[in-house]
Amino acid sequence: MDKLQETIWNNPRFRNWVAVARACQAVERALAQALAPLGLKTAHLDMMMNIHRHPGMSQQDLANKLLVGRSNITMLLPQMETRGLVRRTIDKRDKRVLRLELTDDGEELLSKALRIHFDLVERVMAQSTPQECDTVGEQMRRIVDALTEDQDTARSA
Amino acid sequence: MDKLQETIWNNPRFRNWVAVARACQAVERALAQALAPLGLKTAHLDMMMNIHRHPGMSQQDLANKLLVGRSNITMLLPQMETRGLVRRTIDKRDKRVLRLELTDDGEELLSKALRIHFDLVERVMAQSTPQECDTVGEQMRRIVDALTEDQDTARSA
DNA sequence: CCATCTTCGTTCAAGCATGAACAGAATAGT
DNA sequence: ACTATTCTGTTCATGCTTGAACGAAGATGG
Repeated sequence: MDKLQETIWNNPRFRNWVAVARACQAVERALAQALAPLGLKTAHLDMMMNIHRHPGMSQQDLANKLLVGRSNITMLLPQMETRGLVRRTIDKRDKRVLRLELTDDGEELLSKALRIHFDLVERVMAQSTPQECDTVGEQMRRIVDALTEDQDTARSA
Repeated sequence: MDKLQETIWNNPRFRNWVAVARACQAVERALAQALAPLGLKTAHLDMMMNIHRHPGMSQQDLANKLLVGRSNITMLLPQMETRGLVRRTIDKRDKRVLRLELTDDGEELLSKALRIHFDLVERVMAQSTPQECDTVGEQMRRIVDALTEDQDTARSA
């Protein structure tokens, strides 16, 4: 039994993935701290980034992109709407869906937040050569593809 | 202003880090689902993994390792103690600290959970060659080092 | 010995995330 | 036209996470 555990801890793939997870967590925490002065959480930034890149998307689309539940969006969006960062308008063709856009204030705040996020990522990625960095990106995209395929096949089964 | 955003989105380092974050999130979610049959959350597994590797550690040590607040440990540990997975004993030299160990049941459940975790990581890391995998691990460890250095200097300032 | 400061774990209130259950709108099949 | 099904966003109860405030135990320095 303990032999299994030793096998696992000594496995390079396992140790390396643990390192990835730890790095992610560390960066996430650093980002949360850096974003605090703007009154933003990382979840809000993720939402604004996606709305900026896909204006007019529905809340369902946003939930899928962020890999979170629909209710999560419902809980967070009204705050941002009240703050005047996001606008939600009912689609005339399909009265169920709400189309999402950033207001001008939202775009402006997003710019400031993106600058902070960008600087942090620059500092983090400066630990690697550009080539290493690209290789990592490709590996991670393959991983996401593999996992979402699994999810799809599981759903269709 | 929009020029800044385009600059950021087209920046390879930024895009690549976003991929890392997304992959982490996807794996975390997959692990949570795979662990559900055992009645474990990923947070519980992380705690058990650390207690297994560092028996006798204090709750403060555990919180530092996991990069979470001390109160988080206080909230979760009693559940696992009630379930008979963890044992907490008061240190005789310093009556403030609680020494943590896994019970036999805890070790056994950890083995099952680790097997699940291991299989998932195998599937994920199979997307990369062993060499790519090692390179990623080293990059991520450098990142963690860089960020924790920042944190330490900020604390001492 | 005593005052002060630090460290450890706990408590509490607040915010966030999740899944189940729900109402309304659209769609399909008959 | 009508029923059943599916899809959208919402509500609600539950659990996780966090930070501040706290009491107890040690360490420090006179």
